[in-house]
Amino acid sequence: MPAASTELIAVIVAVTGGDPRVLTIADARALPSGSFESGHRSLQAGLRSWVEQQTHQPLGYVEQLYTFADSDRGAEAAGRTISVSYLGLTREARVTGQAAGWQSWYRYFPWEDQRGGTPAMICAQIAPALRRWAASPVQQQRAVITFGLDGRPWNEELVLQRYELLYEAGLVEEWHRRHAPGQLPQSLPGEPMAVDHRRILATGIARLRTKIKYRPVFFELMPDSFTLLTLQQTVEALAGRLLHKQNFRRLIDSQNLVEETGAMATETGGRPAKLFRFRGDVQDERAIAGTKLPLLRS
Amino acid sequence: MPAASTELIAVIVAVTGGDPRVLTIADARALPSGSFESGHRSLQAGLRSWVEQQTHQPLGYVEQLYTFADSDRGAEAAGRTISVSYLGLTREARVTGQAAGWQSWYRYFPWEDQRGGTPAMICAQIAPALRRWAASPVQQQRAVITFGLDGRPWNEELVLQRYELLYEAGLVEEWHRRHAPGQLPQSLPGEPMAVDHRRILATGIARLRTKIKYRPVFFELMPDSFTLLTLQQTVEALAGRLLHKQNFRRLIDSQNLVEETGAMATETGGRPAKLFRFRGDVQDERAIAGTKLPLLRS
DNA sequence: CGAGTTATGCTCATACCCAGCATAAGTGGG
DNA sequence: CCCACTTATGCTGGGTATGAGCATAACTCG
Repeated sequence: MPAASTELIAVIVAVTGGDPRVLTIADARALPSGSFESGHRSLQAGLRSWVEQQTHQPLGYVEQLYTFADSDRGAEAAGRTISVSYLGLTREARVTGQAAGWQSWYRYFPWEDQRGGTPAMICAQIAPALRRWAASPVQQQRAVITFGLDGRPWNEELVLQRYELLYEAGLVEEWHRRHAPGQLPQSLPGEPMAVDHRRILATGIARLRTKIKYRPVFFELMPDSFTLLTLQQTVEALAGRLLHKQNFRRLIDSQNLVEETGAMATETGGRPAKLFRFRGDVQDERAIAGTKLPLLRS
Repeated sequence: MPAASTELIAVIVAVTGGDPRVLTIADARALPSGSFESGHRSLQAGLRSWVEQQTHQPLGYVEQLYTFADSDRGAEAAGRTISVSYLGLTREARVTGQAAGWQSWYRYFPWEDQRGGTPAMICAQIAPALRRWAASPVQQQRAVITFGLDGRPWNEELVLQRYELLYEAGLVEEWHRRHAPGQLPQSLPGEPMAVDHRRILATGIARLRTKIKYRPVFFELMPDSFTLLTLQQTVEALAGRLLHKQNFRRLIDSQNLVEETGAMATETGGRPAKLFRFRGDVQDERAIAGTKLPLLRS
């Protein structure tokens, strides 16, 4: 029975000032992580303990993301490493220790921020490089669909697919580290991270962008009271695209998720906005939602 | 750096004759499983190898389900076990070895089959027991919502929540094994499984019931050609509830997933039905779907 | 006071989903 | 051959959700 060490890796997300942030260590080069030890009551408890030890950031909601053990991860000499990754949501606090800090996640994935329209780098840099790389029509098609080229719609959920495509095409530094060490092209898109942390971050972003559509996860990201515009901007930061204001409001209040606090926000720059808070009692009822099959009554 | 052994556990699903089946070993008491070994190229490869070795059932689509390491799992003396579970879909083949076989999953979760209306056992057995157990209004509420009592709608996705509620209420044998060994009430609902395999199965069913609503997973479960009724019955088997026939058909062909083979099925008992096959070329296009945010054009 | 900014209410067309009606095309029994 | 029964398939009519915009209200700043 060969034993393997188990590693815990955290993608901790906050939204501050309209920017989606991820908690990092090692001068923005790595995600908080540590090994699963016998003192840990559970995987999740071990993860919380490592994050708090490395960054002193308190955690709220945490869910499991994915477990990796592929042999393309670091040294495989003395037993392999299993990596269990988690996604967590919080509000940003001051962090300390181990060169810890909060980074905009678009630093690692600049092409994912489509709030100001399609980033220039996609047309100028990524699309041409992908077309040069794509040998078969199938690969062409894959590039066109995942990046929404040729006028196709942008699908913000395909974060991981886009990263993997860039990886296979040799357009991220992580690929060169493994397959062509030494020679590194200048100006590859997005900052790299240690080992496969950037891939794990992509997995986390994708999960969050999917989840936000059917479950009100922004709960954990918002302060106690907020305006609807702030809430909208938080969602926009995560989704990487802009939303229709009036329809967003209708959506929110049709869900009955929030209630007015009675107070108003005055520093809006325009008409003062009502302040809202989340209704505490909605947790369970949420569970009832969700269906897309043509069900039958009886 | 404490090492732990890693275990792979498989929830392999097929649908045969309108029955959702799960692949088991040990005379229907356990799921196929084995330890992750250095010879395995990846977690998934290890899993496939164990399943084929233990049951000789060929596998198709496989995806990761969840990773467990909670200390409520078996012996925690000499190093802990990490369990990585997978969900797989196939067509049922003849299996052999290790007391392997296919079981209807409703054998383990009889309350989950609502195709013939709410099973009598819910009103007769489960609901009263839960009401007796529920101490606080919160617990009452939880029981009422997860089991759709008091006329509330049944949500077929809450498979895991229902199992966990029954567990906490001491209404499944697995709870008694851990917390009150020796004395076992008669007639607890559903057959038990080894260790926490029934919980893992619940996780798999829940995942499948969720997934079937936004991705055409039944691909792997169907023979090469089939009638629309057979397809509908397959979905009904998984969802545990009946669907509106005409609307189901409209849904299917609006998705452009299938095409007519030209042939007809004659043994329907009524008017002969057209036979269909899945269109092979639809894979990528699927990716574009899925959104529920009020997006903006520009 | 006017320009600029944000908040908020409402409308309208469209797409999609629920539920059922109606008809077609087989089977088996008298 | 006719009838009762079963399954297949087409279509309609009402509801609800969604996309896109118009219009107005209530502030700040110069």
